[in-house]
Amino acid sequence: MRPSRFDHWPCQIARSADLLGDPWVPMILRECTYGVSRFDEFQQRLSIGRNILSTRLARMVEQGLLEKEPYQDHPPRHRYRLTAKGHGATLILAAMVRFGDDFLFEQGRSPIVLRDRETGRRLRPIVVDEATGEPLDPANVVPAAGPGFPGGARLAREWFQPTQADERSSS
Amino acid sequence: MRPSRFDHWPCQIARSADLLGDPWVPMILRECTYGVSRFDEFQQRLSIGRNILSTRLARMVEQGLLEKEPYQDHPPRHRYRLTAKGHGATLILAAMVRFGDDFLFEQGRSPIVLRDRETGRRLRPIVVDEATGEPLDPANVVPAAGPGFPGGARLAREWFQPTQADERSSS
DNA sequence: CTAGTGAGTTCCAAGTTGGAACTCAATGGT
DNA sequence: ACCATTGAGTTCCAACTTGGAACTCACTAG
Repeated sequence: MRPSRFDHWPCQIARSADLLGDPWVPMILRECTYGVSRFDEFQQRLSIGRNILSTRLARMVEQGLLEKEPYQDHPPRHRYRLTAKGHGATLILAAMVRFGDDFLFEQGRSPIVLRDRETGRRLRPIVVDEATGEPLDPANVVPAAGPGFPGGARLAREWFQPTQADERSSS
Repeated sequence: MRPSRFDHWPCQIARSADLLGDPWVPMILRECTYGVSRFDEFQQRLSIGRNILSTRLARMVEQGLLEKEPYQDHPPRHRYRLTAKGHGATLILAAMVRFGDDFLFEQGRSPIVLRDRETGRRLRPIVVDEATGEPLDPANVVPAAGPGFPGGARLAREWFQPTQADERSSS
């Protein structure tokens, strides 16, 4: 059957995963941050099949991550550029870079670093709590029902307290 | 043909995308943070096919995101739990939550919020630069060759300066 | 002796992937 | 005028993946 879609699940993670849940999409976004914008350039740099690239770009445009902008008429040509939403998604890529630094490559052997485009200063992404500036401690962060959670409080309680309350039952 | 693998590309984004580049994987990680750990519980909460779940869990164990731990012998039973690496990956989920807040749901209508497990305080994830604490401005962040970039400086320069230097050519 | 639970495996039709070849339109030599 | 090239795709097809349903196996509870 067709792969499941997640774009209507009431969950930011599900919907983001629906957008980025194909490895080519982060790759294309990465290329965009370098300034790549033309079909053949994507195709050659990523060694992606032209048909695959074609469907991916179309989907990303439809989803609002990229926009397709003509830059010349007579041989009709266009470029693909990041939208604000697409730029927003690159922060997820930044989190991936950090994850890679921490868990996928040896200390100091990362192939890529992030830099400030203007000053060239190295940037080390880290996910913190906006209010306190404290780094999030993954083991201590739990999703909970938010204002847009469908179905009311009882459902929320059921959903977020799986049958096994075997670990922490207080409160 | 089989989907391309990215787990040997010299790039943190590519390798992370290889791990998370299937929407089920973020979903399973999300469930783990709620405390879900048993096969059937994943299966029912996500409505994922048992065969798919089976292969995903096995792959995630192999990749070191989860560990499979027996918790009883006689009917042999086990649970799946996040490893340190798995917990690290949840920071990417936190970035997805933020992206969803900013671009996928109306202000104040997000289905999910993150909370401190102990205090219950709401946490708003944001990606900042570790050194300055300044939020990353996506439009101003560019990937560049890092210490582990293969192939030396000339290759790096070629790679990170696509043919079109049409936008910013200084420095 | 029957029903139920946990944890999978097997089966299969329908859908997706990716490499190669093909199209089309316009421009650049020669 | 003719041929090659570039940009941007489409078309084709065999191999592989997905997911729903049914099946297995090992115990436990009634």
